Amino acid sequence: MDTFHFKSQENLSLRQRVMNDIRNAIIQGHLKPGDKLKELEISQQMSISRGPIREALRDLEALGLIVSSPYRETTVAEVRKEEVVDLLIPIRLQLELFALKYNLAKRDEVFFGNLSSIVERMKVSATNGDLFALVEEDIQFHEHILSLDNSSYIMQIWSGIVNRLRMHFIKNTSKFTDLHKVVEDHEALLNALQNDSAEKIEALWTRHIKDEDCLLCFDDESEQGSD
Amino acid sequence: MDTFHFKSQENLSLRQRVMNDIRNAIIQGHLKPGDKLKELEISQQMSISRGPIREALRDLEALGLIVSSPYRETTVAEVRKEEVVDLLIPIRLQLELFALKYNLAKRDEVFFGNLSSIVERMKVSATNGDLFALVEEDIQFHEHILSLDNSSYIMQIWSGIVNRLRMHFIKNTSKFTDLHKVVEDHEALLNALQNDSAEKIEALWTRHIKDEDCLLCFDDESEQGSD
DNA sequence: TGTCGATCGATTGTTGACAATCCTGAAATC
DNA sequence: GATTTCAGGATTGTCAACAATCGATCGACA
Repeated sequence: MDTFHFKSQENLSLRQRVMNDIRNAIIQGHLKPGDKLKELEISQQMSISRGPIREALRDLEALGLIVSSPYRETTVAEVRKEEVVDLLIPIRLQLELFALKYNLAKRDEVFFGNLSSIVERMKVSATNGDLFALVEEDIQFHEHILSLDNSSYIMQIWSGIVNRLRMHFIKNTSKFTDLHKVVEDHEALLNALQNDSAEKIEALWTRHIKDEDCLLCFDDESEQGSD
Repeated sequence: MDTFHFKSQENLSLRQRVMNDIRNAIIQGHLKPGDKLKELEISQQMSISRGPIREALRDLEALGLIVSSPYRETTVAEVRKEEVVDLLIPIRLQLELFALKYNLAKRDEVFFGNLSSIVERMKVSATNGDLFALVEEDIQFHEHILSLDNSSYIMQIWSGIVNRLRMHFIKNTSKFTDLHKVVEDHEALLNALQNDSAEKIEALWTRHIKDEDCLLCFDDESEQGSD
């Protein structure tokens, strides 16, 4: 069993720590779209100077989690549903298909073992009804696919997308109910990876991502912003 | 070491100016993949402090133009050809199809007029054999499509992609010869936008982007890295 | 002579102060 | 009473100094 513990922020740079903290606050819903982020306030809250905070804000801006303009306040970004459905998800699909296509040889036993243990944890989370944990494990599953390809640039694009997906998800948690289907889907993916042809995998993957992400993209009942 | 001097960006913040300067140096080939970027050196060269430079470097890192690790030197990023062909270009296609799909109503006369004038300039550049200008106009054409959708996030993804495409292009300029075909292609695109159905436009667009970007992605003769 | 470890210079990370800009709101004018 | 102007505070942008870390060089020791 392997555990991904990403704690020990002690040895990270301040910039990284600030960045993670704010990022978490956003994707966990403590900071909502439109909320203001003031450098001085954050710096006092964390007892550090404004320098690292400014750099962390640049990072977050690059991730698409916040927006800022010169000499004006910086705020948490909005996420549009159409953007998620018709842009982020197709791009996400491209990323994963790319990683699958070019790293066939790297799918070894260790790799499958890791995926398998992630799925096991998903089962536990689903049984416990722990939606948040399940989502994180879902993300880990797909991130593990991407990590096959040793490209920091791919992980960079992925970060931006997945964070925005999380932001969108935060708004729709209540309707996300069929937890066990998520687990079954990923079991099927894992099984296909081990047994099926590239074409079948690609087809299954495509269907899964459109399907799965639809779970995160319910029609939020009345949110019909006409523009 | 060659020195570059840039035009007046007087009203931009220093961070923006540094960012633009370095970005241009990279996509124009003055800085090549692997070259080191030292904060102190840049700050002395530009007669400013290291603060804005550090923030600009964060921006450039987010764009995928440079890479850095803590306390280590930061260098100009590498671009892999497979990444360009099988990832960046499909994503680019998704971006444009998205913008086209959701902004049908915004394609007014002004919009077509702008596209048309871009194409006119392309003709001039093609006739002059000015490859660099042609590429920039090509980019403007497609950027104009994306700007239909009023999303800063889309432009953000686009920036990262287009800069990396430019980096890749820099390596292959010599073989890029059929300038007038580029112009004709864009004329066809413009014509289709004005006259054809959404389906036909989508099909043409898809073909064009795969086609056009192939121009930028020649098999660089012997660069067969076996991995 | 080859390997290990300490020291030093180079580079990045962090800080607190100062400068530039924006926003608010009250006073002045019509 | 409504609009404009201009202070004052709040916030972001920039700077120069200091601290932490890395890499290379040089010397000690087997």
